[in-house]
Amino acid sequence: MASTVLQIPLLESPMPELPEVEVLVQELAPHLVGQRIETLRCSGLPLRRFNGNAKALEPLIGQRVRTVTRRAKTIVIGLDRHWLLVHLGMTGNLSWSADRSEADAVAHAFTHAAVQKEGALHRHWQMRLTDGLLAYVDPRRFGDLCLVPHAEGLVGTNSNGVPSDATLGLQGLGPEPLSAGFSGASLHAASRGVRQAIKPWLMNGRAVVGVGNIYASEALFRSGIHPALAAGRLSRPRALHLAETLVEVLKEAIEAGGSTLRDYRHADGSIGGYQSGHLVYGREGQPCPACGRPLRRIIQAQRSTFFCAGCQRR
DNA sequence: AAGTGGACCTGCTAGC
DNA sequence: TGCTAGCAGGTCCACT
Repeated sequence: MASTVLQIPLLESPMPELPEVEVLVQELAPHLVGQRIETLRCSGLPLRRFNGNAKALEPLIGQRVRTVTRRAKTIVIGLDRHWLLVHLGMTGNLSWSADRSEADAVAHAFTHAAVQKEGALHRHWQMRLTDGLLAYVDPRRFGDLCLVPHAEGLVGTNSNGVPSDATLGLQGLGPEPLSAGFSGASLHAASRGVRQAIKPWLMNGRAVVGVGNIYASEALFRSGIHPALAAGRLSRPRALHLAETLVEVLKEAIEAGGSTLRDYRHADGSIGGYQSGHLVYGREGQPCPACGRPLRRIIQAQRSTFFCAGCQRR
């Protein structure tokens, strides 16, 4: 029997930043919506806040999946009576196996000894749905899982089926970069009075969500903005340019992430993705693609930043 | 209040 | 060959 297996290729893939999460949601949604959770298992190892105890997830049994969406990098699975929030952290990965016999075999192999034997180490929870198995694998356990009950009498979603941030306990997040709520004007307004360097500021999620270490470096390079520029000194024209560039970089990555998943589904072993499209990230010492000067790496807020001292100005 | 830096975690790699 | 140290990074939280 042919099986359908969806997942972001583990470890070889780019970090699960917003584009990877977006692609995963798009791919998972049609498979999960309408299915009922039948059983679930946990490894017993804690994630960031989830204690690893399957008991905490037992209320989910019997509930049907209504929606699969995301807010920033958090995957939001809408069920009959709960929201299930899944964060992939750095190395998290959600996979869907639609082959029932394969799903049963994997479920059987979930005990720790068997997991090691089957090479499926780091599988922290899994749910058997009507027609397959949803599994979460995360070697570094930076990811998380959270169950939020629907508020009394409130299924609470907007027209896209996305609940409010307050409903999900995700207050304080900025606008989605690919939404109408984000623009050069909003970015410029948010940056007023900020003394923090623009690169870590972009990553803090208040002016815009979903910009991780990789895309922050890439967008600043393409915008010609020095990563150490104080955010509050960003001129309005440069803010407009940066916002456009951020959207461009993320859209390109979503497109590339999609092709990565399709490659993976064909199981041909090829892993492309946006990684090959990085102009500066991970390229310390290599020539700048624009001017040829060696690219530099500095540490900002304990994170590597890659940039060109010739092309990027304060 | 804003900003900084430590902690979490483990696979991988460079260096000895 | 085998060991150790350092690095990677999203998010939370304590501290300055």
